[in-house]
Amino acid sequence: MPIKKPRGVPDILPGETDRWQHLERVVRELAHVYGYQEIRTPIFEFTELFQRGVGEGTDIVAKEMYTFNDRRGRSLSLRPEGTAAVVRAFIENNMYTWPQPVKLYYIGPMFRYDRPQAGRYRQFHQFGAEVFGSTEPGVDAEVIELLLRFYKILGLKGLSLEISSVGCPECRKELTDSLVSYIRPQTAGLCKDCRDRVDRNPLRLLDCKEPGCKELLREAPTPLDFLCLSCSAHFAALRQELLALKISYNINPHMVRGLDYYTGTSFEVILPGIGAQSAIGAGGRYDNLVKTCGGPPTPGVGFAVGIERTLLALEEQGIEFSGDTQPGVFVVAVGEDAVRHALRILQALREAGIRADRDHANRGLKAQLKQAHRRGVKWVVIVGEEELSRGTAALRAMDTGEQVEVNESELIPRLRAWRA
RNA sequence: GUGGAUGUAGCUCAACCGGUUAGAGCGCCAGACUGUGGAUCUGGAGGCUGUGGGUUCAAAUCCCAUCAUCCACCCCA
Repeated sequence: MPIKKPRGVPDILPGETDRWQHLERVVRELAHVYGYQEIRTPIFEFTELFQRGVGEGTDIVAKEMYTFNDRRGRSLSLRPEGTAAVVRAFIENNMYTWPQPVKLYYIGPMFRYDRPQAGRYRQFHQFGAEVFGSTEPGVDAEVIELLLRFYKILGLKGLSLEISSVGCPECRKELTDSLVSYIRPQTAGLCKDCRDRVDRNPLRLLDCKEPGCKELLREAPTPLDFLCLSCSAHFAALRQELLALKISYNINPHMVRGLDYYTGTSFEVILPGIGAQSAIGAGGRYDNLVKTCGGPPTPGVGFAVGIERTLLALEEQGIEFSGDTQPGVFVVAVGEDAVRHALRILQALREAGIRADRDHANRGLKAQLKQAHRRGVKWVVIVGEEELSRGTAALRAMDTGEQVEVNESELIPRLRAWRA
């Protein structure tokens, strides 16, 4: 029995990887344009980091982590998200002594033990950006602008930006009480999940999809109703900044974040049409996280983009990338001497940076040409006994079938000229 | 973790009510065409019907379990 891959961890095959590489190029180029530097953190950390950072009570930590002990019995976990690790690295490498703010981005795999479905996998990839050391609403706006610019460059259409503020811990205390006492008399009308939520996680009531619950909660108190003076001023300033940047948005008071570390600004980019999962990017402010993780009090704001979801959306919208990683030239040779000689030609082409390959199966001329055709190459260099004796090679254009005999010394210049 | 659908050749799918040797198209390899790809024709390889049990004279077909995939819930990117 051949060994199969574990559940929910797709192979990304040649052809698809072209799309990935394109997206990764966009990410890097864009991040650098906005002044962000790449950070690479390990894909596993001490479990405690996520327990403290993401929050012990969150579903992600409580039931979705890949956790294991190492040989000395220390508990490690595959990272379920990116921010906690970046925060850890920020503290551990004394980045609070760097010129502030520190602007970082990352791209890489994350792991969550979830049931897979459309747009959700056990190993998935995120691109994220984080800014440390500034509470300026302008920074929140910049991060949002970067996020939206990313989708725009890729050519995605029909997305909407939803923003809100979940407030600081002080704002939230009153909110929870108020929400619970608002809904308590009406619990009978809620769906069974929501009846659970009332005690377990009341904020979740706000974003239930059930029409009945939505109706009951329409007038319910939201985080926005309980913002303290400074949170409220910050949110107002953010809206001003977005206005100045001509970024349109919806205020969604019912937006709830699943990670404990969020404070104040929170936002989501929504795109229908990729299955039940419609959030393709989300983020917010986390002004207490650095301190929670043992660093000096340092504000932060950032986002994460789901790469698979973004690729899914691109596919859904019929947006293709031209992946050009295939050889453009195929070297064909018949006869023992010619084959030996052709190997040197192939080597020279490759040294010149021309993507070139050859038949590796000892096929006849005809079959080699067939291979070349199937591989989709543009040019075939043919060397047989005749060409060998004349010091030439036949150069054949596969699209038109035109073929010319050229001196070997001309081969590389001509291929270069044609390629351009 | 919960619920639903589905697993037959590399891919897309057939195979009646359980009944002989599980078929087709595409793809792959080769030949027709011993120095020329795509078109056409011909041939070939390729299957323990996801896996393990059970029922039956007989299982791709019915039952159970398990694994995987897809979809949805929970949750999230």
